Amino acid sequence: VLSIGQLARYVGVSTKTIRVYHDKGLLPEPHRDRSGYRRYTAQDAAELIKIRTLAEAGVPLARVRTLRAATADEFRTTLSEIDNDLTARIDRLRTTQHRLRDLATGKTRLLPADVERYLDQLRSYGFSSRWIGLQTDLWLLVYATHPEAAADLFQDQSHVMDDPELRDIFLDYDRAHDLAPTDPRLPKLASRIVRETRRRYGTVDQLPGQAAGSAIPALIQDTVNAMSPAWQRLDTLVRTELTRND
Amino acid sequence: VLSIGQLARYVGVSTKTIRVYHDKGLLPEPHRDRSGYRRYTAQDAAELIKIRTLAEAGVPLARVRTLRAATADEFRTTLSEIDNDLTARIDRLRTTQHRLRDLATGKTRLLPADVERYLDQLRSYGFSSRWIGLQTDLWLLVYATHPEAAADLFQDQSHVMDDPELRDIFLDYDRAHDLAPTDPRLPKLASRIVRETRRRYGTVDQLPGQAAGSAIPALIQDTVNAMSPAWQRLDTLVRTELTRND
DNA sequence: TTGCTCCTCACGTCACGTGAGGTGGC
DNA sequence: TTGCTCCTCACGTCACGTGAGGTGGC
Repeated sequence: VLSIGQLARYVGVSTKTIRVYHDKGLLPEPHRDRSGYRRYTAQDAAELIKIRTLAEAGVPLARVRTLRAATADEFRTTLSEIDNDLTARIDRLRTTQHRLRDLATGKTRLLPADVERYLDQLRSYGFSSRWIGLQTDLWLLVYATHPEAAADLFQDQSHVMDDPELRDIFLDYDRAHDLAPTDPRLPKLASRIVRETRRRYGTVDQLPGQAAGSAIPALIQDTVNAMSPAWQRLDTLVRTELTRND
Repeated sequence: VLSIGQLARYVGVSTKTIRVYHDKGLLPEPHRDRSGYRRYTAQDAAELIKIRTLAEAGVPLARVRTLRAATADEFRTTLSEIDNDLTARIDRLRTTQHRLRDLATGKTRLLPADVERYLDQLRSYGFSSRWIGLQTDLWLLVYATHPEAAADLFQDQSHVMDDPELRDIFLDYDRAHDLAPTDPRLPKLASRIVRETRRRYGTVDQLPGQAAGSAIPALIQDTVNAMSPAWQRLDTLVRTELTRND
Protein backbone atom coordinates (compact mmCIF):
# COMPACT_ATOMS: atom_id res chain seq x y z
CA VAL A 1 0.00 0.00 0.00
CA LEU A 2 3.14 2.18 0.18
CA SER A 3 5.59 3.05 -2.60
CA ILE A 4 9.31 2.58 -1.99
CA GLY A 5 9.79 6.33 -1.58
CA GLN A 6 6.97 6.63 0.95
CA LEU A 7 8.27 3.68 2.93
CA ALA A 8 11.80 5.11 2.86
CA ARG A 9 10.64 8.51 4.16
CA TYR A 10 8.47 6.88 6.83
CA VAL A 11 11.30 4.71 8.21
CA GLY A 12 14.00 7.34 7.60
CA VAL A 13 16.24 5.54 5.11
CA SER A 14 17.07 6.01 1.41
CA THR A 15 15.29 4.08 -1.35
CA LYS A 16 18.70 2.65 -2.24
CA THR A 17 19.00 1.19 1.26
CA ILE A 18 15.68 -0.63 0.83
CA ARG A 19 16.73 -2.00 -2.58
CA VAL A 20 20.02 -3.19 -1.08
CA TYR A 21 18.08 -4.99 1.67
CA HIS A 22 16.07 -6.74 -1.04
CA ASP A 23 19.22 -7.74 -2.95
CA LYS A 24 20.83 -9.10 0.21
CA GLY A 25 17.71 -11.03 1.12
CA LEU A 26 17.01 -9.16 4.37
CA LEU A 27 13.61 -7.91 3.30
CA PRO A 28 11.52 -9.96 0.85
CA GLU A 29 10.63 -8.29 -2.44
CA PRO A 30 7.02 -7.05 -2.21
CA HIS A 31 4.38 -7.27 -4.91
CA ARG A 32 4.70 -5.09 -8.00
CA ASP A 33 1.84 -3.08 -9.50
CA ARG A 34 1.08 -3.12 -13.26
CA SER A 35 3.88 -0.65 -13.97
CA GLY A 36 6.46 -2.68 -12.04
CA TYR A 37 6.52 -0.41 -8.97
CA ARG A 38 7.06 -2.09 -5.60
CA ARG A 39 4.04 -1.97 -3.23
CA TYR A 40 4.66 -2.33 0.49
CA THR A 41 2.33 -3.25 3.37
CA ALA A 42 2.35 -2.50 7.10
CA GLN A 43 4.08 -5.85 7.64
CA ASP A 44 6.92 -4.79 5.35
CA ALA A 45 7.21 -1.52 7.25
CA ALA A 46 7.40 -3.38 10.57
CA GLU A 47 10.06 -5.73 9.16
CA LEU A 48 12.09 -2.84 7.77
CA ILE A 49 12.02 -1.04 11.12
CA LYS A 50 13.36 -4.17 12.82
CA ILE A 51 16.14 -4.54 10.25
CA ARG A 52 17.02 -0.87 10.55
CA THR A 53 17.19 -1.05 14.33
CA LEU A 54 19.66 -3.92 14.10
CA ALA A 55 21.69 -2.23 11.35
CA GLU A 56 21.88 1.02 13.33
CA ALA A 57 23.05 -1.02 16.31
CA GLY A 58 26.04 -1.95 14.15
CA VAL A 59 25.00 -5.52 13.27
CA PRO A 60 26.49 -6.53 9.88
CA LEU A 61 23.75 -7.05 7.29
CA ALA A 62 24.89 -10.65 6.69
CA ARG A 63 24.25 -11.40 10.36
CA VAL A 64 20.88 -9.65 10.26
CA ARG A 65 19.86 -12.08 7.53
CA THR A 66 20.96 -15.19 9.44
CA LEU A 67 19.13 -13.81 12.48
CA ARG A 68 15.84 -14.03 10.57
CA ALA A 69 16.23 -17.83 10.56
CA ALA A 70 17.28 -18.04 14.23
CA THR A 71 15.14 -19.55 17.01
CA ALA A 72 13.52 -17.25 19.57
CA ASP A 73 16.17 -18.29 22.08
CA GLU A 74 19.12 -17.63 19.77
CA PHE A 75 17.51 -14.34 18.83
CA ARG A 76 17.19 -13.23 22.43
CA THR A 77 20.79 -14.24 23.22
CA THR A 78 22.11 -12.37 20.18
CA LEU A 79 20.09 -9.30 21.06
CA SER A 80 21.61 -9.15 24.54
CA GLU A 81 25.11 -9.45 22.99
CA ILE A 82 24.29 -6.59 20.66
CA ASP A 83 22.95 -4.64 23.62
CA ASN A 84 26.24 -5.06 25.51
CA ASP A 85 28.12 -4.12 22.39
CA LEU A 86 26.07 -0.95 22.09
CA THR A 87 26.78 -0.03 25.71
CA ALA A 88 30.52 -0.49 25.05
CA ARG A 89 30.31 1.64 21.90
CA ILE A 90 28.48 4.42 23.73
CA ASP A 91 31.17 4.35 26.44
CA ARG A 92 33.93 4.52 23.83
CA LEU A 93 32.25 7.48 22.15
CA ARG A 94 32.10 9.23 25.51
CA THR A 95 35.81 8.56 26.05
CA THR A 96 36.47 9.95 22.58
CA GLN A 97 34.41 13.01 23.46
CA HIS A 98 36.50 13.63 26.58
CA ARG A 99 39.73 13.23 24.62
CA LEU A 100 38.34 15.63 22.04
CA ARG A 101 37.72 18.22 24.75
CA ASP A 102 41.29 17.76 26.03
CA LEU A 103 42.42 18.28 22.44
CA ALA A 104 40.44 21.53 22.24
CA THR A 105 42.20 22.93 25.34
CA GLY A 106 45.59 21.75 24.04
CA LYS A 107 45.98 18.87 26.46
CA THR A 108 46.95 15.73 24.61
CA ARG A 109 47.71 12.92 26.99
CA LEU A 110 50.50 10.80 25.54
CA LEU A 111 51.37 8.93 28.72
CA PRO A 112 49.70 8.07 32.06
CA ALA A 113 48.81 11.09 34.18
CA ASP A 114 51.57 10.47 36.77
CA VAL A 115 54.23 10.28 34.03
CA GLU A 116 52.95 13.50 32.49
CA ARG A 117 53.12 15.14 35.95
CA TYR A 118 56.68 13.85 36.39
CA LEU A 119 57.68 15.34 33.03
CA ASP A 120 56.16 18.68 34.03
CA GLN A 121 58.08 18.48 37.34
CA LEU A 122 61.37 18.15 35.44
CA ARG A 123 60.87 21.63 34.02
CA SER A 124 60.50 23.15 37.49
CA TYR A 125 63.66 21.33 38.62
CA GLY A 126 65.55 23.24 35.91
CA PHE A 127 65.95 20.56 33.22
CA SER A 128 66.21 21.73 29.60
CA SER A 129 63.48 21.23 27.00
CA ARG A 130 65.87 18.96 25.16
CA TRP A 131 66.19 16.71 28.21
CA ILE A 132 62.45 16.63 28.81
CA GLY A 133 61.94 15.71 25.15
CA LEU A 134 64.37 12.84 25.54
CA GLN A 135 62.62 11.67 28.69
CA THR A 136 59.24 11.81 26.92
CA ASP A 137 60.60 9.67 24.08
CA LEU A 138 62.12 7.27 26.59
CA TRP A 139 58.91 6.70 28.54
CA LEU A 140 56.81 6.52 25.42
CA LEU A 141 59.10 3.78 24.14
CA VAL A 142 59.00 1.93 27.46
CA TYR A 143 55.19 2.07 27.66
CA ALA A 144 54.86 1.12 23.97
CA THR A 145 57.15 -1.92 24.17
CA HIS A 146 56.88 -3.11 27.79
CA PRO A 147 53.48 -1.97 29.12
CA GLU A 148 53.59 -4.53 31.97
CA ALA A 149 56.99 -3.48 33.34
CA ALA A 150 56.60 0.23 32.58
CA ALA A 151 54.78 1.25 35.77
CA ASP A 152 57.40 -0.36 38.08
CA LEU A 153 60.29 1.17 36.16
CA PHE A 154 58.63 4.54 36.34
CA GLN A 155 58.18 4.25 40.12
CA ASP A 156 61.93 3.70 40.50
CA GLN A 157 62.86 6.64 38.28
CA SER A 158 60.32 8.80 40.11
CA HIS A 159 62.01 7.99 43.46
CA VAL A 160 65.42 8.77 41.99
CA MET A 161 64.14 12.25 41.11
CA ASP A 162 62.86 12.76 44.67
CA ASP A 163 66.50 12.55 45.91
CA PRO A 164 68.08 16.02 45.47
CA GLU A 165 71.60 14.61 45.26
CA LEU A 166 70.77 12.11 42.51
CA ARG A 167 68.69 14.74 40.74
CA ASP A 168 71.76 16.98 40.71
CA ILE A 169 73.71 14.39 38.74
CA PHE A 170 71.02 14.34 36.05
CA LEU A 171 71.01 18.15 35.96
CA ASP A 172 74.76 18.17 35.42
CA TYR A 173 74.39 15.51 32.72
CA ASP A 174 71.82 17.72 31.01
CA ARG A 175 74.08 20.81 31.21
CA ALA A 176 77.11 18.87 29.95
CA HIS A 177 75.50 18.85 26.46
CA ASP A 178 77.38 21.94 25.27
CA LEU A 179 80.79 21.25 26.87
CA ALA A 180 83.81 20.38 24.75
CA PRO A 181 84.53 16.62 24.76
CA THR A 182 87.89 17.45 26.35
CA ASP A 183 86.41 19.45 29.23
CA PRO A 184 87.94 18.33 32.58
CA ARG A 185 84.51 18.41 34.25
CA LEU A 186 83.41 15.38 32.23
CA PRO A 187 85.63 12.76 33.93
CA LYS A 188 84.56 14.12 37.34
CA LEU A 189 80.88 13.82 36.42
CA ALA A 190 81.47 10.30 35.06
CA SER A 191 82.97 9.24 38.40
CA ARG A 192 80.00 10.65 40.32
CA ILE A 193 77.64 8.78 38.04
CA VAL A 194 79.48 5.50 38.54
CA ARG A 195 79.56 5.96 42.31
CA GLU A 196 75.85 6.71 42.68
CA THR A 197 74.88 4.00 40.20
CA ARG A 198 76.81 1.42 42.24
CA ARG A 199 75.19 2.65 45.45
CA ARG A 200 71.70 2.28 44.08
CA TYR A 201 71.90 -0.70 41.73
CA GLY A 202 75.02 -2.64 42.81
CA THR A 203 77.28 -3.73 39.99
CA VAL A 204 74.60 -3.81 37.32
CA ASP A 205 75.62 -1.60 34.39
CA GLN A 206 72.61 0.71 34.44
CA LEU A 207 73.20 4.20 33.13
CA PRO A 208 71.04 7.14 34.20
CA GLY A 209 67.97 7.58 32.02
CA GLN A 210 68.02 3.93 31.09
CA ALA A 211 65.47 1.59 32.54
CA ALA A 212 64.20 -1.41 30.57
CA GLY A 213 66.46 -4.45 30.40
CA SER A 214 66.23 -5.00 26.65
CA ALA A 215 67.47 -3.15 23.60
CA ILE A 216 65.84 0.08 24.65
CA PRO A 217 68.70 1.54 26.73
CA ALA A 218 71.15 1.03 23.86
CA LEU A 219 68.72 2.62 21.43
CA ILE A 220 68.19 5.67 23.62
CA GLN A 221 71.89 5.93 24.43
CA ASP A 222 72.71 5.93 20.70
CA THR A 223 70.31 8.80 20.20
CA VAL A 224 71.72 10.66 23.20
CA ASN A 225 75.32 10.18 22.06
CA ALA A 226 74.49 11.38 18.57
CA MET A 227 73.16 14.66 20.02
CA SER A 228 76.36 15.88 21.68
CA PRO A 229 80.07 15.01 21.51
CA ALA A 230 80.32 15.74 25.26
CA TRP A 231 77.54 13.25 26.02
CA GLN A 232 79.24 10.67 23.85
CA ARG A 233 82.53 11.20 25.74
CA LEU A 234 80.64 10.92 29.05
CA ASP A 235 79.11 7.63 27.96
CA THR A 236 82.54 6.23 27.04
CA LEU A 237 84.06 7.32 30.36
CA VAL A 238 81.23 5.82 32.42
CA ARG A 239 81.31 2.52 30.49
CA THR A 240 85.07 2.21 30.86
CA GLU A 241 85.00 2.91 34.58
CA LEU A 242 82.11 0.52 35.25
CA THR A 243 83.66 -2.42 33.40
CA ARG A 244 87.22 -1.73 34.64
CA ASN A 245 86.20 -1.98 38.31
CA ASP A 246 83.89 -4.98 37.87
CA VAL B 1 62.36 5.51 17.97
CA LEU B 2 59.31 3.23 17.44
CA SER B 3 58.62 0.78 14.62
CA ILE B 4 55.27 0.93 12.84
CA GLY B 5 54.06 -2.16 14.69
CA GLN B 6 55.03 -0.77 18.11
CA LEU B 7 53.36 2.54 17.36
CA ALA B 8 50.24 0.74 16.13
CA ARG B 9 49.97 -1.37 19.29
CA TYR B 10 50.64 1.64 21.50
CA VAL B 11 47.89 3.77 19.93
CA GLY B 12 45.57 0.80 19.32
CA VAL B 13 45.28 0.83 15.52
CA SER B 14 46.47 -1.50 12.74
CA THR B 15 49.70 -0.91 10.82
CA LYS B 16 47.56 -0.61 7.70
CA THR B 17 45.69 2.30 9.28
CA ILE B 18 48.97 4.14 9.88
CA ARG B 19 50.11 3.53 6.28
CA VAL B 20 46.75 4.81 5.00
CA TYR B 21 47.18 7.97 7.07
CA HIS B 22 50.58 8.44 5.41
CA ASP B 23 49.12 7.93 1.93
CA LYS B 24 46.31 10.40 2.61
CA GLY B 25 48.74 12.97 3.98
CA LEU B 26 47.32 13.04 7.51
CA LEU B 27 50.52 11.92 9.19
CA PRO B 28 53.88 12.82 7.59
CA GLU B 29 56.09 9.90 6.59
CA PRO B 30 58.78 9.46 9.28
CA HIS B 31 62.46 8.74 8.69
CA ARG B 32 63.48 5.32 7.44
CA ASP B 33 66.35 3.26 8.88
CA ARG B 34 69.01 1.59 6.65
CA SER B 35 66.65 -1.28 5.84
CA GLY B 36 63.80 0.98 4.84
CA TYR B 37 61.76 0.55 8.04
CA ARG B 38 59.79 3.54 9.27
CA ARG B 39 61.03 5.02 12.58
CA TYR B 40 58.59 7.07 14.67
CA THR B 41 59.16 9.62 17.45
CA ALA B 42 57.07 10.77 20.40
CA GLN B 43 55.85 13.67 18.25
CA ASP B 44 54.54 11.23 15.67
CA ALA B 45 52.76 9.28 18.41
CA ALA B 46 51.15 12.48 19.71
CA GLU B 47 50.05 13.40 16.18
CA LEU B 48 48.62 9.95 15.55
CA ILE B 49 46.64 10.04 18.79
CA LYS B 50 45.11 13.39 17.74
CA ILE B 51 44.21 12.04 14.30
CA ARG B 52 42.74 8.88 15.81
CA THR B 53 40.63 10.85 18.27
CA LEU B 54 39.15 12.85 15.40
CA ALA B 55 38.64 9.76 13.23
CA GLU B 56 36.93 7.90 16.08
CA ALA B 57 34.70 10.92 16.55
CA GLY B 58 33.48 10.26 13.01
CA VAL B 59 35.37 13.04 11.22
CA PRO B 60 36.08 12.04 7.58
CA LEU B 61 39.82 11.65 6.98
CA ALA B 62 39.74 14.27 4.22
CA ARG B 63 38.45 16.80 6.76
CA VAL B 64 41.05 15.75 9.32
CA ARG B 65 43.72 16.66 6.77
CA THR B 66 42.28 20.11 6.02
CA LEU B 67 41.99 20.67 9.77
CA ARG B 68 45.79 20.43 10.08
CA ALA B 69 46.03 23.62 8.03
CA ALA B 70 43.26 25.46 9.92
CA THR B 71 43.81 28.41 12.25
CA ALA B 72 43.44 27.92 16.01
CA ASP B 73 40.06 29.65 15.82
CA GLU B 74 38.71 27.52 12.98
CA PHE B 75 40.06 24.47 14.78
CA ARG B 76 38.24 25.31 18.00
CA THR B 77 34.98 26.01 16.16
CA THR B 78 35.19 22.74 14.25
CA LEU B 79 35.94 20.82 17.44
CA SER B 80 32.82 22.14 19.11
CA GLU B 81 30.76 21.13 16.05
CA ILE B 82 32.23 17.65 16.24
CA ASP B 83 31.48 17.61 19.96
CA ASN B 84 27.81 18.39 19.33
CA ASP B 85 27.73 15.79 16.62
CA LEU B 86 29.14 13.22 19.03
CA THR B 87 26.49 14.07 21.61
CA ALA B 88 23.80 13.59 18.96
CA ARG B 89 25.30 10.27 17.89
CA ILE B 90 25.44 9.03 21.47
CA ASP B 91 21.78 9.98 21.90
CA ARG B 92 20.84 8.15 18.70
CA LEU B 93 22.69 5.05 19.85
CA ARG B 94 20.76 5.19 23.12
CA THR B 95 17.48 5.45 21.20
CA THR B 96 18.55 2.47 19.10
CA GLN B 97 19.34 0.57 22.29
CA HIS B 98 15.85 1.24 23.66
CA ARG B 99 14.26 0.13 20.39
CA LEU B 100 16.42 -2.97 20.50
CA ARG B 101 15.12 -3.80 23.96
CA ASP B 102 11.54 -3.33 22.76
CA LEU B 103 12.40 -5.68 19.93
CA ALA B 104 13.66 -8.28 22.42
CA THR B 105 10.37 -8.23 24.30
CA GLY B 106 8.39 -8.38 21.06
CA LYS B 107 7.22 -4.79 21.13
CA THR B 108 7.82 -3.13 17.80
CA ARG B 109 6.34 0.30 17.64
CA LEU B 110 5.10 0.99 14.15
CA LEU B 111 2.94 3.99 14.99
CA PRO B 112 2.67 6.61 17.77
CA ALA B 113 1.82 5.15 21.19
CA ASP B 114 -1.77 6.52 21.20
CA VAL B 115 -2.49 4.97 17.80
CA GLU B 116 -1.08 1.63 18.98
CA ARG B 117 -3.32 1.87 22.07
CA TYR B 118 -6.32 2.63 19.85
CA LEU B 119 -5.59 -0.41 17.69
CA ASP B 120 -5.34 -2.58 20.81
CA GLN B 121 -8.68 -1.13 21.99
CA LEU B 122 -10.35 -2.26 18.76
CA ARG B 123 -9.69 -5.87 19.72
CA SER B 124 -11.48 -5.47 23.05
CA TYR B 125 -14.44 -3.83 21.26
CA GLY B 126 -14.83 -7.06 19.27
CA PHE B 127 -13.32 -6.08 15.91
CA SER B 128 -11.80 -8.87 13.82
CA SER B 129 -8.05 -9.27 13.24
CA ARG B 130 -8.72 -8.55 9.58
CA TRP B 131 -10.28 -5.21 10.45
CA ILE B 132 -7.47 -4.30 12.83
CA GLY B 133 -4.94 -5.18 10.11
CA LEU B 134 -6.75 -2.87 7.71
CA GLN B 135 -6.79 -0.08 10.29
CA THR B 136 -3.07 -0.56 10.91
CA ASP B 137 -2.36 -0.27 7.18
CA LEU B 138 -4.60 2.77 6.96
CA TRP B 139 -2.89 4.69 9.77
CA LEU B 140 0.54 3.64 8.62
CA LEU B 141 -0.27 5.07 5.20
CA VAL B 142 -1.66 8.27 6.67
CA TYR B 143 1.37 8.83 8.91
CA ALA B 144 3.74 7.93 6.04
CA THR B 145 2.19 10.30 3.52
CA HIS B 146 0.66 13.12 5.61
CA PRO B 147 2.60 13.29 8.89
CA GLU B 148 1.38 16.87 9.58
CA ALA B 149 -2.35 16.08 9.24
CA ALA B 150 -2.19 12.58 10.70
CA ALA B 151 -2.51 13.50 14.38
CA ASP B 152 -5.68 15.60 13.82
CA LEU B 153 -7.29 12.92 11.67
CA PHE B 154 -6.50 10.35 14.30
CA GLN B 155 -8.10 12.48 17.04
CA ASP B 156 -11.35 12.56 15.02
CA GLN B 157 -11.39 8.81 14.43
CA SER B 158 -10.56 8.20 18.08
CA HIS B 159 -13.64 10.26 19.13
CA VAL B 160 -15.82 8.36 16.68
CA MET B 161 -14.83 5.13 18.40
CA ASP B 162 -15.73 6.60 21.81
CA ASP B 163 -19.37 6.84 20.64
CA PRO B 164 -20.99 3.39 21.17
CA GLU B 165 -23.60 3.97 18.43
CA LEU B 166 -21.03 4.92 15.77
CA ARG B 167 -18.78 2.11 16.92
CA ASP B 168 -21.64 -0.28 16.33
CA ILE B 169 -21.81 0.71 12.66
CA PHE B 170 -18.14 -0.14 12.20
CA LEU B 171 -18.65 -3.46 13.97
CA ASP B 172 -21.50 -4.30 11.59
CA TYR B 173 -19.34 -3.24 8.65
CA ASP B 174 -16.60 -5.59 9.88
CA ARG B 175 -19.06 -8.50 10.29
CA ALA B 176 -20.62 -7.90 6.86
CA HIS B 177 -17.42 -9.28 5.28
CA ASP B 178 -18.83 -12.82 4.95
CA LEU B 179 -22.40 -11.95 3.90
CA ALA B 180 -23.65 -12.69 0.41
CA PRO B 181 -23.70 -9.54 -1.80
CA THR B 182 -27.48 -10.00 -2.08
CA ASP B 183 -28.09 -10.13 1.67
CA PRO B 184 -30.98 -7.80 2.63
CA ARG B 185 -29.02 -6.55 5.68
CA LEU B 186 -26.56 -4.74 3.40
CA PRO B 187 -28.95 -1.98 2.14
CA LYS B 188 -30.06 -1.36 5.74
CA LEU B 189 -26.47 -1.00 6.93
CA ALA B 190 -25.74 1.31 3.98
CA SER B 191 -28.60 3.60 5.02
CA ARG B 192 -27.37 3.75 8.62
CA ILE B 193 -23.90 4.62 7.40
CA VAL B 194 -25.18 7.44 5.20
CA ARG B 195 -27.38 8.83 8.00
CA GLU B 196 -24.58 8.91 10.59
CA THR B 197 -22.03 10.22 8.09
CA ARG B 198 -24.35 13.13 7.24
CA ARG B 199 -24.91 13.86 10.95
CA ARG B 200 -21.18 14.05 11.66
CA TYR B 201 -19.66 15.50 8.48
CA GLY B 202 -22.59 17.17 6.66
CA THR B 203 -22.81 16.45 2.94
CA VAL B 204 -19.10 15.68 2.46
CA ASP B 205 -18.69 12.23 0.92
CA GLN B 206 -16.55 10.71 3.67
CA LEU B 207 -16.86 6.98 4.13
CA PRO B 208 -16.12 5.27 7.45
CA GLY B 209 -12.51 4.32 7.82
CA GLN B 210 -11.45 7.00 5.38
CA ALA B 211 -9.76 10.07 6.65
CA ALA B 212 -7.19 11.89 4.53
CA GLY B 213 -8.49 14.14 1.77
CA SER B 214 -6.22 12.87 -1.01
CA ALA B 215 -5.92 9.62 -2.92
CA ILE B 216 -5.59 7.54 0.22
CA PRO B 217 -9.33 6.83 0.84
CA ALA B 218 -9.72 5.54 -2.71
CA LEU B 219 -6.66 3.37 -2.35
CA ILE B 220 -7.82 1.84 0.92
CA GLN B 221 -11.38 1.47 -0.38
CA ASP B 222 -10.07 -0.44 -3.40
CA THR B 223 -8.22 -2.82 -1.09
CA VAL B 224 -11.28 -3.19 1.13
CA ASN B 225 -13.59 -3.88 -1.82
CA ALA B 226 -11.21 -6.47 -3.21
CA MET B 227 -11.39 -8.40 0.06
CA SER B 228 -15.12 -9.15 0.08
CA PRO B 229 -17.99 -9.02 -2.44
CA ALA B 230 -20.31 -7.91 0.39
CA TRP B 231 -18.03 -4.98 1.20
CA GLN B 232 -17.91 -4.04 -2.45
CA ARG B 233 -21.71 -4.08 -2.62
CA LEU B 234 -21.88 -1.98 0.56
CA ASP B 235 -19.54 0.58 -0.97
CA THR B 236 -21.68 0.82 -4.11
CA LEU B 237 -24.88 1.25 -2.06
CA VAL B 238 -23.39 3.97 0.13
CA ARG B 239 -21.94 5.89 -2.82
CA THR B 240 -25.25 5.76 -4.72
CA GLU B 241 -27.30 6.96 -1.75
CA LEU B 242 -24.86 9.76 -0.88
CA THR B 243 -24.79 11.17 -4.44
CA ARG B 244 -28.52 10.62 -5.12
CA ASN B 245 -29.63 12.73 -2.15
CA ASP B 246 -27.06 15.52 -2.70
C1' DT C 1 68.22 -21.22 10.89
C1' DT C 2 63.50 -19.91 12.12
C1' DG C 3 59.72 -17.10 13.29
C1' DC C 4 58.41 -12.44 13.48
C1' DT C 5 58.24 -7.85 11.45
C1' DC C 6 58.63 -4.94 7.80
C1' DC C 7 58.21 -3.43 2.73
C1' DT C 8 55.13 -2.40 -1.57
C1' DC C 9 51.57 -3.21 -4.75
C1' DA C 10 46.97 -4.87 -5.80
C1' DC C 11 42.65 -6.46 -5.04
C1' DG C 12 38.61 -7.23 -1.72
C1' DT C 13 34.88 -5.60 1.36
C1' DC C 14 31.07 -3.33 3.59
C1' DA C 15 27.07 -0.36 3.09
C1' DC C 16 25.55 2.19 0.63
C1' DG C 17 25.77 6.93 -2.96
C1' DT C 18 25.52 8.55 -7.57
C1' DG C 19 24.64 8.97 -12.11
C1' DA C 20 22.81 6.98 -16.77
C1' DG C 21 19.15 6.09 -19.52
C1' DG C 22 14.53 5.06 -19.65
C1' DT C 23 9.39 4.70 -18.22
C1' DG C 24 5.11 5.58 -15.38
C1' DG C 25 1.75 8.57 -12.52
C1' DC C 26 -0.81 13.13 -11.52
C1' DT D 1 2.53 18.65 -20.82
C1' DT D 2 5.66 18.87 -16.87
C1' DG D 3 7.87 17.63 -12.74
C1' DC D 4 8.25 13.91 -9.67
C1' DT D 5 8.85 9.01 -8.77
C1' DC D 6 10.06 4.70 -10.11
C1' DC D 7 12.89 1.05 -12.69
C1' DT D 8 17.59 -1.41 -13.58
C1' DC D 9 22.39 -1.68 -14.31
C1' DA D 10 27.01 -0.03 -13.43
C1' DC D 11 30.44 2.35 -11.37
C1' DG D 12 32.16 5.23 -7.26
C1' DT D 13 33.41 5.88 -2.35
C1' DC D 14 35.06 5.54 2.33
C1' DA D 15 38.23 3.35 5.53
C1' DC D 16 40.40 0.16 5.83
C1' DG D 17 41.40 -5.68 5.51
C1' DT D 18 43.79 -9.26 3.19
C1' DG D 19 46.87 -11.68 0.69
C1' DA D 20 51.16 -11.95 -2.54
C1' DG D 21 55.79 -11.98 -2.94
C1' DG D 22 59.85 -10.49 -1.07
C1' DT D 23 63.47 -8.76 2.50
C1' DG D 24 65.39 -7.56 7.19
C1' DG D 25 66.21 -8.35 12.39
C1' DC D 26 67.12 -11.49 16.56
